Amino acid sequence: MSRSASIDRTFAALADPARRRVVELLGQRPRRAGELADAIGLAAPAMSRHLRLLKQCGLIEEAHPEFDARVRIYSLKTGAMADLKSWLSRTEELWAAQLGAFKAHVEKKGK
Amino acid sequence: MSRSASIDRTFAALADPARRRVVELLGQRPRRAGELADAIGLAAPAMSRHLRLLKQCGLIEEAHPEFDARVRIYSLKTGAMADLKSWLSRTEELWAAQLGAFKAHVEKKGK
DNA sequence: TCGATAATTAACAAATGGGAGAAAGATTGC
DNA sequence: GCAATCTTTCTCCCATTTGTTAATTATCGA
Repeated sequence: MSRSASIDRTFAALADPARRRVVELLGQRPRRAGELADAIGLAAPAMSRHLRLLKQCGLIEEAHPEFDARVRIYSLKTGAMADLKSWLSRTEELWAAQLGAFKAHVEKKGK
Repeated sequence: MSRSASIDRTFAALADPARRRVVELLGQRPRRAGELADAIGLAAPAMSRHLRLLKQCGLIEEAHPEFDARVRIYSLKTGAMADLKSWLSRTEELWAAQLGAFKAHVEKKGK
């Protein structure tokens, strides 16, 4: 059972360009760790740490393919960005509502 | 005219809990710098830097009130999170589409 | 003009994060 | 068994970030 990662960690994960690129690449299709390292131009150890971080915050998941147990296949986790989108939308909507109220207030005062 | 800040900087800005809290507070109403510092429990200089960062990436804007030119009033910038939401949605939707394609592929093969 | 107030910038220490290479773990194929 | 392959963990280094205090700038009010 995957604990829903803190929104903190998820934002931090996506704050790094290399990790966002990984997410974009995994959006196209699942890929092996080495493939991602090559694509982004990072050494394997660096990529490994990025992948661990992305996994920890629930953005991606790891699978061992049956044909070769050495490789790890990473894929995007569906719905992993729901929390972020929800936070962004809530904040933005609240502000829009307040803006409306503020404008009404100003107009009332201005009369 | 405000240059659209890189999505990089915006994600990084929201990766910090204190800055996200600022954004939440500003979602309720515009506030003074000192008010934000008190609310979050940070010294003024620290808050000042957070606000500069948020301003640089286009999430908030600064205003000098006419009644006292010493204070700075910060408020949320409407539509500032559109880029982020768009990136999240695009990535997620692309992945959903690929998932569908993959499932179809597997079923075809499995026949 | 002078002291108080609001906020920012400067300077510095501590913590964090990201990269590389070396080494280790696990697995494959001969 | 053994070399080759795929990936991760360990260790070290450098750059950035974050918070604090002290100093600075600007403005208000008496």
